Amino acid sequence: MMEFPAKNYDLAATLASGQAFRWRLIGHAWEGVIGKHWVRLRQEQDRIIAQTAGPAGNWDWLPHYLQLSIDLNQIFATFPPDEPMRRSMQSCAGLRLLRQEPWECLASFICSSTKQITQIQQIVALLCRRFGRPAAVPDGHEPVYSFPGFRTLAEVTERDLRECKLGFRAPYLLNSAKKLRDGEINLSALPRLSLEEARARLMQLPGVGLKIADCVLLFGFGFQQAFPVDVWVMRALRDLYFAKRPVKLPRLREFSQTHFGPHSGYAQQYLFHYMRTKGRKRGSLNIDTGQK
DNA sequence: GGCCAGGCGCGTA
DNA sequence: TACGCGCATGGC
Repeated sequence: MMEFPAKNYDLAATLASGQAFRWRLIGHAWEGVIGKHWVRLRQEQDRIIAQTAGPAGNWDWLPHYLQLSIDLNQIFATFPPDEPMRRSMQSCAGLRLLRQEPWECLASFICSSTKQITQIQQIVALLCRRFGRPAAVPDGHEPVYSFPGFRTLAEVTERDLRECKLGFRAPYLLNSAKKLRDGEINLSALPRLSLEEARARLMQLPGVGLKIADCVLLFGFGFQQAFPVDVWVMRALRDLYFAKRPVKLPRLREFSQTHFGPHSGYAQQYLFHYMRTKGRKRGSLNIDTGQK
């Protein structure tokens, strides 16, 4: 058990905002797996209480994953002072970008194309149950598994992956895992590259286009100006900045690169969350809480 | 029951 | 360069 100060942090919005797919709300606590650690998180005012079942080591992995030391106000100060951003920030103040393990993030988003978030959660759960390693859990808790590494997945068959509901994405994930295993792409080299170079590397992987590459760059590597544009963000830009005119995707991408400043990826996540939750009652988000 | 989902790759003009 | 289409599967 460990406590971390967490001012201006909305744990629920952060874990349920479609960045990561392994979190479930059980009662008032969020349960998930970070690396090899099963962990239960609970927020109480300005702190987050964390519990593991096995040895937690020095705990450094948790504040890093949750990005606890980020000063949100400094980031907000760089956002354009317009009405859409104001409304988005108001809808989920305290939403953070996580810092996920790059391969897990990449593999999860390869599974994400034309899938709803609940289905991505199911696919990821199946992959972990079938190919991951068991993590230490409390007595009597159902078993939980780590996310399988690319060396493990490179050895499975397309059929194995289709049984995990990957559908046409199965060969994408399999062949991406093989390319990493064979050293054709080295994820650990990406942080030293520019955004454009790192993006180009990722897009050499099958099933990874501009959108998925930007998700990985933002959620797995922390490139602050990666700006993934999916259908929700496209709607946000069209509705909020272009008066619902039928603006084409390349024009929206160009706008996103110039309008939102040095932390545009953060702005993107606020717009995404705002579009997906507005009009819904608070607490009725069976869309992405992971609740069964 | 039809539309849509945190898209991508490929063929065609 | 710019469309248009097929691809699996399941939520709503």
